[in-house]
Amino acid sequence: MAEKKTKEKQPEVKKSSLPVKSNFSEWYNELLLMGEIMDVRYPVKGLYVWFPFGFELRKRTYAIIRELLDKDHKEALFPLLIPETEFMKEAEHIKGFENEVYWVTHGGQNELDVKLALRPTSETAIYPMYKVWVRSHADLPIKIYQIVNTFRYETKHTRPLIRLREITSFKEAHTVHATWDEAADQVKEAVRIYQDFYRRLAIPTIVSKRPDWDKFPGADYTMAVDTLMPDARTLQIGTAHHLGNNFAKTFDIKYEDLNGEQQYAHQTCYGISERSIAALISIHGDDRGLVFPPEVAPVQVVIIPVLFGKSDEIINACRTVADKLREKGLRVTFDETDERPGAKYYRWEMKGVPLRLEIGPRDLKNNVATIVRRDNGSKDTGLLDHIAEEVNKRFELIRENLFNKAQSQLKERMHDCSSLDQVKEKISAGIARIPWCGERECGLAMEEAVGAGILGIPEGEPGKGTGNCPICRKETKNIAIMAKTY
RNA sequence: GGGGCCGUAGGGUAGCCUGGUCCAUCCUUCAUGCUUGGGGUGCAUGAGACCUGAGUUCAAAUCUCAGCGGCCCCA
Repeated sequence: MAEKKTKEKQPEVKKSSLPVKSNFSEWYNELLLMGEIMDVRYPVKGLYVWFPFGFELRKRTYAIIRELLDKDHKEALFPLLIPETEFMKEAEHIKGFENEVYWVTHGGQNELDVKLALRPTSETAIYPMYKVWVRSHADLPIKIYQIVNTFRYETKHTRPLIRLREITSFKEAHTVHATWDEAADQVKEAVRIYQDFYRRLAIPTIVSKRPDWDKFPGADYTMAVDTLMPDARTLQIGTAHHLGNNFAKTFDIKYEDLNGEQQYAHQTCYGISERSIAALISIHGDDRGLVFPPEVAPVQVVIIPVLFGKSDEIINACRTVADKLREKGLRVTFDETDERPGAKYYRWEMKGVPLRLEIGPRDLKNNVATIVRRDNGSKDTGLLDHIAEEVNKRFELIRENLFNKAQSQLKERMHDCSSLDQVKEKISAGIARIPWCGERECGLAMEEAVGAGILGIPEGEPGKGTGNCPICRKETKNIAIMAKTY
């Protein structure tokens, strides 16, 4: 007895340990591997491998983007390689990217006459074609998107899904319109689509207009969608740019208007990348591993049999339930492996499966399954006769709970500040709100003083208030948000 | 842009300071068999590693340099 007690005092040894989420950086890296999202061991800096499980998550997530865009966009595909002659046309654009472009300089042993850039983004691949395609006002608007890989020679710290040398999943849309105002409406529409998208992923966002010095190279202005990561840094997870007629002028994209006059077109572009998945994983995940909203979960329901001795009855009941759920279009795994139930619980919790059904002798006697929610751990039972309804009902609750939890966490970590010292203090805990007159000089001085970026003046409530600009002391109704950024 | 730390089986580690004891420790994982089964079952047997290159040395996981890769902090 005494012996046993000393044994129990030993600290519980975790089998395979995921670092706690409060240690975000390690947690994130380890989770990508243990959750089989990405293999970070590829031997080139900044390049990573999608595991099949992660790739399925990507597929389900991007299916939502496609669904939202396909309502009035067309999907197309442009080449990866861009000739230097096209790439170099737009001066500001080049300046923004020249230090991070990969160049193809050789074909076999021969040096190329015209070097080819691996697209860092596709404006200069697409717009030479738009010049050819756009002739008349009747051709407009054009709304095209593609989902492709892009390359950027990042020299700073690369991170899987967040800062990559090969962005594998860049969804970029490029639209052409007759007027500046129409293009501005399209930017609004793009932001609306992105908010719908992130709402479906249960990710709360903040939309703001980027300060002038932080806009897309070559754009009139940039709208950005940000979210807040667990380590109190913000992640830019979507942007929409109003390109005015800047690119139209350099690429000579013109249309003939109703009066027979040649006019430069107005353009927008907007993008989302696998950062959306970084946000999904980081915001919902917990100390036990991944947590997914049912809509994108690669496995939505796992069924675990609890066996004692002869077990045919239970196995058959599990199979019946699995079939029933699959008939309703649900993604179900029946875990028949020869492990103990407990081991299976841990495994599938790591993989983020929204619902676990346990079926054992006790359940079968009552004609129920024990149902456990991944998002909050709650455990109850549901009648086997109505199992699909029981599952769907809980999916709805999970969806809501994930969003509400994330939303309130975001709110809690937005701090109202009235001085730069206060901003400095609060910024390690989240996002700081501070009055800003909107002047470039003041903004840059604020960034300098705090050592963090101004994201912009957010749309809606967070951007409203009154106070004095901390630099020029002018009274203003604009509230800017500042944060450490990825 | 600046600084620091690190690289040993699939994952996590001991050994490195003070070179030889190392055909490299322990946990996990994986394979096979039995056992077990409502929160990581137990036993047996087996598999698997010193980042790459150069240098110092009789001798390098261990010391030096370079490359590649990873992590952290500051601007």
